[in-house]
Order: sequence, then C-alpha cells, then structure tokens
Amino acid sequence: MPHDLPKSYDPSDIEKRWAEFWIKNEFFHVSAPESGAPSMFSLLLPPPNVTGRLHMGHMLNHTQMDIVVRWHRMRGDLTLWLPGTDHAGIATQMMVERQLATEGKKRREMGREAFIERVWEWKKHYGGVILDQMKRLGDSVDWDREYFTMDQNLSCAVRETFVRLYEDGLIYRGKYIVNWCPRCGTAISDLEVKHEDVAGKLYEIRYPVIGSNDSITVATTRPETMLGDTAVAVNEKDERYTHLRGKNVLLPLMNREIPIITDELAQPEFGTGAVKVTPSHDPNDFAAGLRHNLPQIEVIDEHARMNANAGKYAGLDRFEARQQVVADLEAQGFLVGIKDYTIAIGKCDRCKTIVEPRLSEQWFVKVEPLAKRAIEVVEKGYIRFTPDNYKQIYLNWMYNIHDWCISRQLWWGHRIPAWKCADCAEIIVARTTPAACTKCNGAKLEQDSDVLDTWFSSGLLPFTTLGWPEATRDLEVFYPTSLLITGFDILFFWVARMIMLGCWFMMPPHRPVREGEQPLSPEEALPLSVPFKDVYIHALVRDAERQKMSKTKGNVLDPIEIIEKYGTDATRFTLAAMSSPGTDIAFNPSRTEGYRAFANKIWNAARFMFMNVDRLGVSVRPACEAGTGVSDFQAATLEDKWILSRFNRVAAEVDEALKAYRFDDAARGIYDFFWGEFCDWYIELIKPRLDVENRASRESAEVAAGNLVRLFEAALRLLHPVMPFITEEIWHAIYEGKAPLKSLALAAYPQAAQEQMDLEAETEMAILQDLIVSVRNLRAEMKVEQKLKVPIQVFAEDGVRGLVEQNRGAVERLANVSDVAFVGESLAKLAGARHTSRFDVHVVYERPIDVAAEREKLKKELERIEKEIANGQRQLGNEQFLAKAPAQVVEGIRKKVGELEVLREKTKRKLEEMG
RNA sequence: AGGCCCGUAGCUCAGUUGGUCUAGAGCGCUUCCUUGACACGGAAGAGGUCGAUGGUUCGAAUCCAUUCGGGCCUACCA
Repeated sequence: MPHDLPKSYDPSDIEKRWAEFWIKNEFFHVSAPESGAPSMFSLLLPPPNVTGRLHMGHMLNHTQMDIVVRWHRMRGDLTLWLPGTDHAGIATQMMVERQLATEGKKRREMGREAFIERVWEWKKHYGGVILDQMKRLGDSVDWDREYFTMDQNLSCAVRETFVRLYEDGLIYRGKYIVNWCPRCGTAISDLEVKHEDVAGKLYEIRYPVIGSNDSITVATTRPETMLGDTAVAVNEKDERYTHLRGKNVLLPLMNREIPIITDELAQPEFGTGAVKVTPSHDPNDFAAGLRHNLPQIEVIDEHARMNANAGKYAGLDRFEARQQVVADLEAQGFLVGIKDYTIAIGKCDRCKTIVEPRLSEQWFVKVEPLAKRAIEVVEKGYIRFTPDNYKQIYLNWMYNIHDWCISRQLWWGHRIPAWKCADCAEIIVARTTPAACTKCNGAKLEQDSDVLDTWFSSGLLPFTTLGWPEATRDLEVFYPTSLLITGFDILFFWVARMIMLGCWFMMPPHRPVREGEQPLSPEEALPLSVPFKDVYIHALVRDAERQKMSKTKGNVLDPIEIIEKYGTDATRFTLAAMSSPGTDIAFNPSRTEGYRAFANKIWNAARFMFMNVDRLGVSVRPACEAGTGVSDFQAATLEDKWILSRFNRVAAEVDEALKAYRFDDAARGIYDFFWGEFCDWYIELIKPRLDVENRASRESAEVAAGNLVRLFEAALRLLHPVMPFITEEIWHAIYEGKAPLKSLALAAYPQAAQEQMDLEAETEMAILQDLIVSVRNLRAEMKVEQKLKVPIQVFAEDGVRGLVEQNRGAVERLANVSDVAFVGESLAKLAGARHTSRFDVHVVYERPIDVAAEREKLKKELERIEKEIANGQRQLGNEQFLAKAPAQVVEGIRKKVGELEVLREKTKRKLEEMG
C-alpha cells in the first residue's frame, strides 16, 4: 500500500509524531555563516516565565510567530527563532514561598543561599512545563539555543550592562519615595502598580493655628498619614490664607508644631485649598518636602504597620490606624467632615495588595538619555509598529517617562553588582567581587542584597542572547532581529525597555566591534542598534462572550484542552483566521470545530487523490525545492488552466497578506481556495478524466492525476505555515515516505508565477460556474427531484456557446442535466428560465409555476437593475467623476452598466410576456 | 484628567489609501440529497436602512463633526 492514509483524520497521532520528528532532526537549528550577510530572518520568542503554563494568549502569539517563521524559512531565509524562559523574579519567588508554606517553612528562616538553591530545585522540576507545551504546538524554534535568563553568560552580560550604565552616569542610588508592596516586601516600578477606582472617603481635618483662635482645614484620603505630617501647604495665590503664612499649626493627636508653607502643591480649587504635607508617605509631599527642607518622619513600616514614630498608634495596621485616628480626631473635635470620594487606588500587579508609597534606598535608571534615542528610532521609522496606532501610544509614554526603579528586595534574580564598605560606607560597583574598598582600602565589603527588576534583564535579551558584549557572528548576522510579536500588556514593561537598552548598548561606544574592523559612526549605528525592525502587537484573546479570561470568572480556556479536542492545526488555523489587527479575539470553539472540518476536508481530498493515483498505478513526484511553485503541470483543459491560475493568484495574495501580518487574510485565502475552488470545483471537474474504466483514456487520466498531485503538493506548501502537521503528513505520503527533502518545513514556499496566470480561463470558468449554479438554482426552485436528470436549453452568443459546448459534460454532470440543447433565440421570457448578460438557460421540466410569485420576484429584480443602471449612468455622465476616478473604476462601471442593460431588456421582456 | 480601540446578518468577525459592493465569511437557521474522497459531506436558500444625527464628495460601511453605547490604557491631584 504505497499511499497509506488512515480512513479517518486523527490529529492527535499525526501531531505527536511530527512534533517529535522535527525536534529530533534539529531542522530549526541555524548557525551564522562564517562570512557574508545572508538574507535572514530572526525573531526572539518573548520568554515565558518559568512558572508559566500555556494560555490562549501564548497560543495566539506562538501561532503567529510560527507562521511567520515557517514562511520565512520556506522562502529561503536563514531563519532563527530563539527560545528561552525568564526567571521571573517575583512570580517565581512567590511560587516557591507558597510551596515552602505548605511544608511550614519560611524563606527568612531558611536563609538566602538555601532558598535560592530551593528555587533552582523547583525550576528543575516544574520549570519546563511551558517548553513541553511549546513542543506540542510544533513551534519551530531553535532548541539548541534555548536559554534561561539566569544562565551564566546572560548573568555576566547583565552585570556588564549594569556596570556600564553606572559608569555612564545612568544608574544612581538614592532615598526616594517608591511604590512598596508590603506583602512582597519589595519596591516595585510604576508599571507594576495597577490603579483601580474604589469608593473611598475624603476626610477633612482641622489643624489649629498656634497663637490664634484660627484653624486651617485640610483634606485627605489617608488620615493615618497625618501622624507623619511636617507642614501644611497653601498656594501663594490663594488670598484666603495670606494672613496665616509663616504661622505654625499644632498637629492634632501628635501635638507637634508644624509650619504653614506656600507651595504649588496646594491648588486653590481643590477642597479647602490647604493640604497636609507628609514627605515620607506621598511622592508629591516628598518633593514639596525637599523644596522646603522639611523633616521626613516615617510613621509606617515595611509591613504597612505604624511604627514607633506614630506614638500610641504604633503596631497598628495602616487601616486599623486609620479608623483609630479618625475616631480620635472626631472625639477631640478636629474632624470637620467626611465625604464620599472615588480614589484610584494602587495595587501590586502580582499580589493585589494595596501599594504603600514608601521612602527607601533604591537603585534607579536615569532614563531620559535612553528615552531620547528610543524616541528617535521610532520617529525615524527604524522601528515600525503594527497596528501603527501603537507607535503613538509608545511615543506618548516615552515622552513622559520617569526614572526607573530597578532594585527589588527579593532573593531570586540577578544580584546587584554593588558592594558597600563596612568601614567607610563607600559604594563600589564592579564586574567582579572587589577585594578591597576603593576608598579606604578596607576589606569588609558586603554585596548589596537587592536583585534587579526582571525586566532589566529581559530588556537586554535581543543582544545578550546573541553573544553581547562579545563581537560574535551571531550578533553581526542576526541583530537587529527582524520582528517582535508580543502583546500590548508588555509594551512598556518590555518592548520599550528593549528599545531603550538596545539603542544604548548596540551603539558606540558599547557596540561590539570585530577585530580589525572600524567602529561605526553613531549615525551609521543608530538604525542598526534597534533590537527589532518590526513590532507586531497581537490582540487579547477573550472568551466567546468577549469577556476577559480570568481564573476568578472561571472562563479560562486551556489551549491544551482545545488542542486535544480539535487538533493543533485546527486551533492554530482558528487563531490565525481571527487575527485581524487591532481587534480582540473572541475565541469561540465552534470556529475551531469548523476548521477541524477543514482539516478533515483536506484529509479526504488527499485520500481521493491517493485512491486515484494508486488505482492508476502512477508515480508522481512533484518538485518542491527552492524557486518552485507548481512545476510540470500540464494545463490541458479549461479547469486545469483555471485552477493553476487561481493557485498562483492565491499564492500571491497569501504572500502579500503575510508580509502585512494579515494572518486572517492568509488563512482565509487558502481556505477559500482549497475548499471552495479546489475541492468543490476542480476535483469534481476532473473526476471523469480519471475514470479509465469507463470514459477516459489512460494517457489523459495520467495527466489528470499528475496535475492533481502537483497542485495538491504545492497547496500543502502554501498551507504549511498555518497547519504544519496535516500538511507534513500528507506531503510525506505523496512521496511514499521518500520525499526529496526531510521535511515539508524545508521545502520552497510557492511563489506566484505570472506565466501560470490565465485571466481568460478564469473568466470562462466563471461563466461555466454561473451556468451550472443557475441550473441548480432553477432545479431547486422548480423542486425537481435531486436524482432526476433533466434537459436544459441554452441561448448564448457564439463565444459562450462554444465554451458550453466544449464543457457540455461538466454541465451535465455537475448540474445533473440529461442534455444540453442550444436554441437560436432568447429564452428570457420563459417562466422557469434564468438569464444573465451572457446566457439564458431554461430547465425543461413540467411543473406548475407560481406566476404571481415569479412576477413579484422579477419586478423587484427589475427595480434593482434599473436603480443600479441609473446609478452607474449618473456617474458616467459626470465629468468630474470621469476626470477624477481611476480609469479602471470607470471602465469597470461602464462594463457593468452594459451588462446590466442586457439584463434589463431580458427581464423586461419576460415580465411583458407574463402579462 | 488625557489618550486609544470597538459598535456591520441570530452569534463571532472580515470589508487594505472613499468607487468594479447587488456589504462578505464561519457558526447557527430553512429545504433537499447517505451519488465509492469527505454527513467533520454536497446542493440550494432565508437573514443586515453597516449604533444615531449632521456634514464633506459626482460617490460614504469607509473621511470629518457631534452624540449614544461597550471596552482598554496612561496619570503623583490631596
């Protein structure tokens, strides 16, 4: 049995087999050639967290990446898709802490070293889940290059970048207000704080002015912070308070004297126009405090509890303290009022704990110089966004960027390469552990206990994974990477940081230079410093009701379950077909069901092909190597010329679609072609030619079979990037397991060939299809029994008549017609006839016709035609239209009106005839 | 507070610089057909004044303005 395909399509077996085969054979491994600049395509996989499991968003992202990557590979580009996983500082640490908790252990009790060891242990056991899932998807990544962000070489590069930024004056350490998560016990960046509108209260508190009976009322949403107040601010322009300037107030509950200052912090329009100033617990107040040299009194500690400075409130949780403070203020007559107020409260992105602005010593990146370049490369078009509206979103963010807090009080991550001298408190930043203090020569040095924000290291990946800071060939050949496909949720977290860091470290003086080569000038280097040239931002995958998928809602679809149910190919196809830019995807499994049907259709078409090839005993081995579309196709008949032309046209469309990241257009184009044209028409049309037993010659049968196989093989290549498994399976079957290449993934992507396009054949085929559909239509209207063959009459001009005559058999078979008779005059007037501008056709069948209904229909039809004609003629009579509209459009309308006029006459006559 | 996106058939969505659009597809629905590739199939069909209003234009689902409805992002206003 040469072409052995099981009777039914079962994706699970096929997909498992090929996924393993691809990996085992390392088809997707590439290395940079020794010299030259090959046509290449490179893409960095957004590294999933080691803690990660595949979700629908990944599935979409991976599908799109794999399509693009396979497409480029088949086009002959040296294609690198680089996989890896991210150590994901907070996420992973939380995961392991949770595991420890079940054993009754605590991180702090274990100590740093033991804990980190435990995390590595955890990573070894559970960290690979997502990679295994990726393998199931058929992701054609270069597994030989798989990295982990904490690998030795990458960690070295991280340290190198830190030191260089420090040397460049772009990293500083200081005591500032940062976002502090009391649960995670670490600082987090602005981006890791998610704001949420909640119903809160605005408390108005009266502060008595010392030396008078006057008092000043301030408003706050956080009354507990008043314990740390060191001033009250009013606006300079606010005349209500002119008389109080320079005076002091007595801070209630604490009985501390604090000054009334004038500062822009206070806006006259808001509340009373007076504002309490708490430099230790509010970023604005912090800034105001610096302006006025105010003391910083911390009253809340790292666990969000009141500390000793809070007097009698010490030890209370911040929310307990709030209640207590409010109660005491009220009791003592300082509470003026409480109003309902909506607050945008900041929560920790990871654990949803309410973030506390806290004064602490942290490391920051001074981002302005980095942002300047990151803006320039996008404005100059060195990086393009798809959809392009993300360009503006990116730029707006970049224009307003703040310094980036990069230190985290965690244990899992890249430790900051800074040491503090125990003797003189000097901070030493170095690549390797320093032996002695650079200032006092003391030997008691302690490394900073903080680790870096995970996004700092992921921001470096485009160049560090290719060997930076060494001047490697990989870096030379594959950087800038060609494309990045990712979600908008990490546009700022990751995409923006990669651009900032890439355009810093791949620019002189940091850009590695190969020995004996001249360094590039900044102007030359800038376009080449970008981490990627294209960014494609994919949509969010929602559930069928357009709801965001979330665990709490319980509407999370597991891609693995979908895959098990419908197959990876069908799932991939669904996501591709639904990937229209800028719109979220409402994932509906019913769609996937439909695409599994498509896979099944392909499967059965293949079985049909093999059945015939085997019956005829022919062996067809289509060429599939570089530069090949459909080869050795013998276009003997109209349907041959037509399908070949259509194939090439579709190949061109698919290519265009993929170039523009229109995965939906590409998928749909192939779907419509394969099902709607190849299966529904072409296969049906050639069936008689394969029937050597009854009506066909052996020779013509062999030609037909050959064409069928060659076209099918090319179609498989066209479809392979979207549905890699089923195409690989059938493709190998075509060659009976002895394919000229080891994998379809290595074959050539079909390129449209102009000489194989045939507009005339397409036009003729369209007429024939129209005729056949018309007859089927009439049959259905007249309720002719399905099986009954009926004669038809056709009236047409010579050209069309000749066409129908030549393809009489096709008409007879596909429309179930017993005989085609040509008549010399129009049949339009006959009831039970149908007319187009090119032909009239009448089904000869005795069946009473509902004349009234028929008339109504015709009337409506005539109205429509006349409206259309009027419309067209108005345009054609308009000079401005003729002058401005493209010639193609004018010609198209002219032609259409001509055809419509023929139709109108026929319809009119028929109506008259019917009375 | 600022910005972005969406509103097209019962459902989910296409519709690429305004014109060849009689606005398409899948699913669902109706009728017929188990014909040797496929019922995960074949054939035929019903179904939409393109959220609303106004404007620009010879021409608008497409551009502009306003408006209603839905979603999202950014933001240090107590």
